[in-house]
Amino acid sequence: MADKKFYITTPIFYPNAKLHLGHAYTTTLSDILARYHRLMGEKTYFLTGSDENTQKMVEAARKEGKEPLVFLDEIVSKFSSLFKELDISYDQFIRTTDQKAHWPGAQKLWGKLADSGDIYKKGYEGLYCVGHEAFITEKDLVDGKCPDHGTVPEFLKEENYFFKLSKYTEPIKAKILSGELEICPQSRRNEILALLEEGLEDVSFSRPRKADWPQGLGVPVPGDNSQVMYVWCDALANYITALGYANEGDLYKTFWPANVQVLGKDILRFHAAIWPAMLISAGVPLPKALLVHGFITSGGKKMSKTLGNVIDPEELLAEYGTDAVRYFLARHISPFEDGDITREAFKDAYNADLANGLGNLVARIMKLAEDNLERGARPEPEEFPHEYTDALKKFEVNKAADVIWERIKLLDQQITDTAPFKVIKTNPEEGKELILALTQELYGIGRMLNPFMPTTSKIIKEAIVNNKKPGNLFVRKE
RNA sequence: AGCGGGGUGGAGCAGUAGUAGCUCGCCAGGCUCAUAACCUGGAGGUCGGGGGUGCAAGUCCCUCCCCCGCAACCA
Repeated sequence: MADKKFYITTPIFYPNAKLHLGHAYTTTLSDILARYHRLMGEKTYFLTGSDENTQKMVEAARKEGKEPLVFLDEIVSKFSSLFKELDISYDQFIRTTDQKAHWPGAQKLWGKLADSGDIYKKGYEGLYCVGHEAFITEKDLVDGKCPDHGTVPEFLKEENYFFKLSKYTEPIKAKILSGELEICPQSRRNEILALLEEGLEDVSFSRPRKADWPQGLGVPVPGDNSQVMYVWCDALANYITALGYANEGDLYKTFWPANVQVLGKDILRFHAAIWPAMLISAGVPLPKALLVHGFITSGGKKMSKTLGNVIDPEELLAEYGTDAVRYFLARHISPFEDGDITREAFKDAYNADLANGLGNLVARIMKLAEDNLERGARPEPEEFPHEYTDALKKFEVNKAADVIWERIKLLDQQITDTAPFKVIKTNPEEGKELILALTQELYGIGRMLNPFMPTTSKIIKEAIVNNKKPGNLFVRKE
């Protein structure tokens, strides 16, 4: 058990705008799993990062009249401040412009693919949409413009390197069917199998280096400086380059293959098709599991600026605090399907579950303890309930949280049923025993809360040990 | 056109054949340790429509309607 390892990754995020609630969800979900495995004594490594070699970032920067690399640093520092506010315990933040940490590994991976005969050069001409960073077909155009971006595409003639993805349709299918590559939930697994049934097409793997790109942006294709890697070999590679794939050092040897790679449903295809194909081609083991979550909607609709239903994570954090936001994301959003959030629903959950539920329970038990016990309890560590650990093993963080809140309800009932506040007046010894038992149960809740609400967990456990009622944990909101 | 997800008491959800559950809200009672909290009880659903299979169907089959998403280089 002690030498078990756990490697978990989030996707790397696009730095062309600040992060939204969806990113906060991916990251919080991953963090809960990472903290859980640390709690279980496993050697854990948690990677997140940013996907920086993108045209969109360059455009976003120029729109604001900023130097791309300066703009990039600003945005990425906002990423880390959001992660800090969410109490994300990542071990490493990989940036794909990092020429020491990322580039050598990406280039090594490219080399392996080339060695396997899976990289070839092909001319391509067509209409290129800058917004898509891709070629689009004439029939997609509306009034000669890209319907998504409203811009006129340019006619481009390029030579690119391609990756023989088509070759890997069957091998990937076999890995998924054998369970070597697990895809959670089942519905996503089915989806990707259906896609594989249709067969995969080769994908373009490079772009000619743009004259206006700043130095330091874009990983050069080995042996051809006129080309930079396109997103696949660049971005997806981060999961291994961050561990030092370039020289296959200790970190890499210890942690790869990943135990779980967390991602949103929009990038399933890339992670379940292109990424495994690259790894097979390079002779690198596949991640054990992909955890594919849904989107967060608001009022049943995809959040969008035009609908005006966007809820910013910063806004919730400012009003309710870190652990409350983590709580909502963990318990009220499913790790497998789309989840919904509204300000109203958040407030209701906050009041019911945190203020009236957890917060009030801590207050009533700790008041009894502080007033009647001579000293704090010294609870012995005990096993976690199976329903809790089983749920977390299956990535069902919401179910695991349910287990905690079932206990909270039970404890509230227990206080009413055993009435220690009454017993203490007539039979002090028995009253104290009842109260001590309550603090021990509460301590168990504190321990289970650790992955979900790290600060709250700590406050509760310390309160019990020190026999001191803490201030209100969650103030009721009207 | 296709693919995927979904339509269950006021709201949000669980429930893949055998007396319809949970949370929030609402009503009544209890308690007084607690953050006007907590506990108990109650009202409220012909489980989107129609047809079928079964002794028995939210639960299986067919069909129709409605909502949401995806549709390969877009977190």
